[in-house]
Amino acid sequence: MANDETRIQKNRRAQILDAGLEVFSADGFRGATLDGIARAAGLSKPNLLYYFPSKEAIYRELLDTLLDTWLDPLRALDPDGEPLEEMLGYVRRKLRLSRDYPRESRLFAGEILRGAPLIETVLGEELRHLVDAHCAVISAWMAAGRLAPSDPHHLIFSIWALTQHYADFEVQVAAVLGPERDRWAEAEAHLTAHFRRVLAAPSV
Amino acid sequence: MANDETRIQKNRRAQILDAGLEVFSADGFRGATLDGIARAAGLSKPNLLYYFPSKEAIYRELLDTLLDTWLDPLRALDPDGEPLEEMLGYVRRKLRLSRDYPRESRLFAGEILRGAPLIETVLGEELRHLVDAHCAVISAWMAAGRLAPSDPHHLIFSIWALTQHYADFEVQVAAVLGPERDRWAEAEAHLTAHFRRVLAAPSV
DNA sequence: CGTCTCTTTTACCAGACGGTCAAATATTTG
DNA sequence: CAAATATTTGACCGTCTGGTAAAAGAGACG
Repeated sequence: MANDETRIQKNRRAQILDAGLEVFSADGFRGATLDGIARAAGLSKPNLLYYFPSKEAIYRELLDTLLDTWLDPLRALDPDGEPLEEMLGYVRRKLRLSRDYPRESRLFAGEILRGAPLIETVLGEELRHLVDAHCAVISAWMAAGRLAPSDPHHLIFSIWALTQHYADFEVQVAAVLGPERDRWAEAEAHLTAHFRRVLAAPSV
Repeated sequence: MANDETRIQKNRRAQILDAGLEVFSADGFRGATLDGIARAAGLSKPNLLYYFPSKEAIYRELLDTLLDTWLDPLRALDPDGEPLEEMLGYVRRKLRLSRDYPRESRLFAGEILRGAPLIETVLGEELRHLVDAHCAVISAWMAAGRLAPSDPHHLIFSIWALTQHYADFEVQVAAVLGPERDRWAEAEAHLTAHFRRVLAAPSV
């Protein structure tokens, strides 16, 4: 029932969300304009507002769906796996997320930079609980001597910071490395070796 | 001659730059308004424009002075010092810069996030040469077996990413850690241990 | 005191921006 | 086909914003 219409609407909405992601990630919420998003989506501004009630509504929907996919790599941590490989796998998945979805990464970074006015509660509730849960797993691994001991929270921060850096600060990385080098391949090799050294249990 | 007037002007200009830093770092260039900066500076908007020709002029001056102080810790690397302590000292200086000047850190991060439209050339020239020079020093240390071998460029990226993360993503760090924990003290301890493990040469 | 310069304010402008409205045009449905 | 509905558009509005013009203070100096 009314499925054809729904499909048309879904297409348009997806089209608008993609345009919004493009513009919001490049210019930030305040820097982005409805005209710019409409142009990127190939629609007129009033037409765009026929599908979304406001500029903020587009932004909010982008943020909401983003948060889910953004935390997937962390959720994929397997408490029953081999600790070192699990952690290195997490690093690799997170880095590839930055490589394949740099717009999402920058959108998120911009929101946090501005003080996360729209997702403060999400950070303090959902994110915090999720991180705490996985920190418990990591702590257990460390206590069992299967990972080098350190503060699990700050360990996770270091993974976030290092992987997102390559997306969020891409122009800086590119400027310093020059155009010839393969940033992402080098990053994956470097981060793998880096975290292997940080995480590997001292003995055995 | 005319030094009194100059002193008054310098005070006003400093006042405006501080207000600009406050507002620009919180809202980004496009999000900041002249009225907001004027209010933060305790001046009227036309009075503000008596000292600076435009909004962009304030932003540019902030960026220029920022870049200098931001690279000071790197310049302080001593090629004749003890490698591990030199690198750990760099990490500590950089982290304290993030702690003591979070507004500057966020201003810079925002500019890079938006593609660094105003400082692209600086990144590709000055910054790149400075980094290359210090990478040569680090490479020499590694070749001499005094530091664990890795890619010096990515090693520097990792220091930047980890230290700036605590300033640029402060709301996220605070939300995850909760209000009681001393973020900065923990960060310094964690990063010191972290990089000691990454950098320490394997044998003796 | 009067003049000259430096500083500050009041009033204002032109353009951009988020959003609305009513009419026009497709599209579906009976 | 016609009626009903969904979609698109052009014209428009109030507000915000960067910036300007001109005149009113405020000291400095003779």
